[in-house]
This record gives sequence, C-alpha cells and structure tokens, in this order.
Amino acid sequence: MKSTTEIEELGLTKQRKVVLSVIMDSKEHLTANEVFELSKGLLPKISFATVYNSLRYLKEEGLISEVNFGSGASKYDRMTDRHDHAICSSCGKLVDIRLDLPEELIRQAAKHSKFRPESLELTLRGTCPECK
Amino acid sequence: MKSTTEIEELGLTKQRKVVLSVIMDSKEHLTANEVFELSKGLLPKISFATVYNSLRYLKEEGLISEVNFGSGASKYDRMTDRHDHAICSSCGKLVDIRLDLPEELIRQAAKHSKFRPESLELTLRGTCPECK
DNA sequence: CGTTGAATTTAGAATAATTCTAATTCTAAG
DNA sequence: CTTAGAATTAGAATTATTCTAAATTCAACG
Repeated sequence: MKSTTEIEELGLTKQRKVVLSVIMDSKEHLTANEVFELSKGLLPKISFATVYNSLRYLKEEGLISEVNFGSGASKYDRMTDRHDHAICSSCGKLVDIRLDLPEELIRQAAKHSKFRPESLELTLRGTCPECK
Repeated sequence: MKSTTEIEELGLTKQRKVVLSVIMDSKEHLTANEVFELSKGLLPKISFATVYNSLRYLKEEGLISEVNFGSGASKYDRMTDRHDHAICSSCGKLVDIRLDLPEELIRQAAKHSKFRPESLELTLRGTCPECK
C-alpha cells in the first residue's frame, strides 16, 4: 500500500485523481461504468476511455485492484491492506474481509504451484445475512 | 463433487454432454469461446448460445466452475475436489493447486463476513516458472 | 515566451463477451 | 399420435472493454 507522499510523487493527472477519489470514497466495489458515472459528477467532460485508462494505470501502480467473480463486469476496489473477499452466491453481494492467513499457507501455495509468490487472497462463497 | 451415477441421473442432453466432456478432457482452463470451438469438433451444429446455456446449467449443477481473474473472458474449470488457483501476474497462466486449508480459516472467514459459509478458495498471485 | 515532443485525454468507432429472441426441434407423458 | 415443456438454433441485441485518430496538456529547451 502506497503512502500519501508516494501517491503525490506520481503526479497524477486531474482525471486520474478523480477516478482514484471516486474509488477511495466509495463503500462499495464499483464497476467501470459506475466509476465513469460518478467521475462525471466531478469532471463532466471525462470520457469513458479515460476512465478505463486510469483504472489500468492505477491498478498498475497498485493503488486499486480489480476483482471479478464470474458474473458480469469487473469491479474496482480501493487498495488498503491485504484483504480477502466474501461473495454471496445468492445476490452477488461482495464484501471485504480481513483474515490472518498463516505464513505457512503462502509457502505451501508457492511450493505446490512452483510460482514465485507475490500475494495470497482468500474468497469465501456463501450466503449473506440479507439472503438469510 | 458429483459421482458418475449422479451425473447420469441428470439425464444430460447431447449438447450438455459434449460441453462437459470438452471441459473434463482439457488440461487447461477454457474460455467459452474455446469450449465452443472444441465442441464444434464433436457436434458441428452446436450453437454459441447452447454453449453458454450449457455452461450455466453445468455450473448450477456443480459439475464445472467459472473463474475470472479480471482480464478478459471467464474461464471454465472442471470441478474435481475443492481446489485453489495460482495465477501468473506476468503471463496470466492459471493453474490449479490443492491446499490443505485449516478448518479454523473458514470459521474465521464466516465470522468476519457474517455470511453462512459454503466454500473457501485461495488464490496465489505470483510469477510462474516460465516467466522466471 | 514560442516550439517541440511525449504523454494524456477525448469522442466515437471497433471489438469482444455475453445474453436475448423467436422460431424450431426434441422428449417424455398422456 | 398429440401435446406441452424444455432445450436448441441462428442471429440479433446488449454489455463490457479496447482501439483509433485528432486534439490537448505540459514540461523541457532554445
């Protein structure tokens, strides 16, 4: 996770700042289209392509992350600390959760896959409180 | 995971059988389009819509699963036992891995999310052997 | 300051991914 | 054999994302 100073050093353009702030200020995970709609509120002339470009850029810089659980459009999430997700198999609701993954797990995963590990994330599939 | 007998009891149509077999026989995770192309080899008149319908049906029956790591089309994976994924952040390569998740973890995840838990899956992001 | 050039943004077109529609075919039950 | 519901088909429609080419921004340079 980047510090405020590091973010400032990136010299974000006006558009990228707006896209980032929209995501940072949202409680929900937003689709690209929702980011676009909200960004227009702050910067009416912003284009769809710029939103996508900005999302890609911000993702590469590690300021946001993209999640997709196989039903429709990708969603964008602010990048705080490492965290996990829970997704409701009935209504699709997506929430962030924070678990303490045992160190052992990442070693095990790296060993089994033979990948050089970067990060580990867990997804719980279940039923949210609203869906009973 | 369903037994052979249970699968037979579903009375799958010709098309659904073909789609299922394509996925079962593939070492790789396939996109809907790849499933379509391969299915055509076995059943030349099969349509794209049927492939999508079949994928949805088979997923609902728990015979296959859909994964999407936020870059392009969803991929379909045969449903064997519970398993996890590793994805290469450089080339996008996706492999199945099998980890022993501590029982404790699912309880923790359920508690944090307040969801009634169904399944838990872990994703390792890293660099695959080919990408160094 | 003017010029230059790289990076970014813009509007809209193009492509890719997925779902829908309406007509037809299949299948199992009466 | 009928009939009704489910599944399939071809192709259109919709949604999601990326591309293109022209315009803009902005910093570095003379």
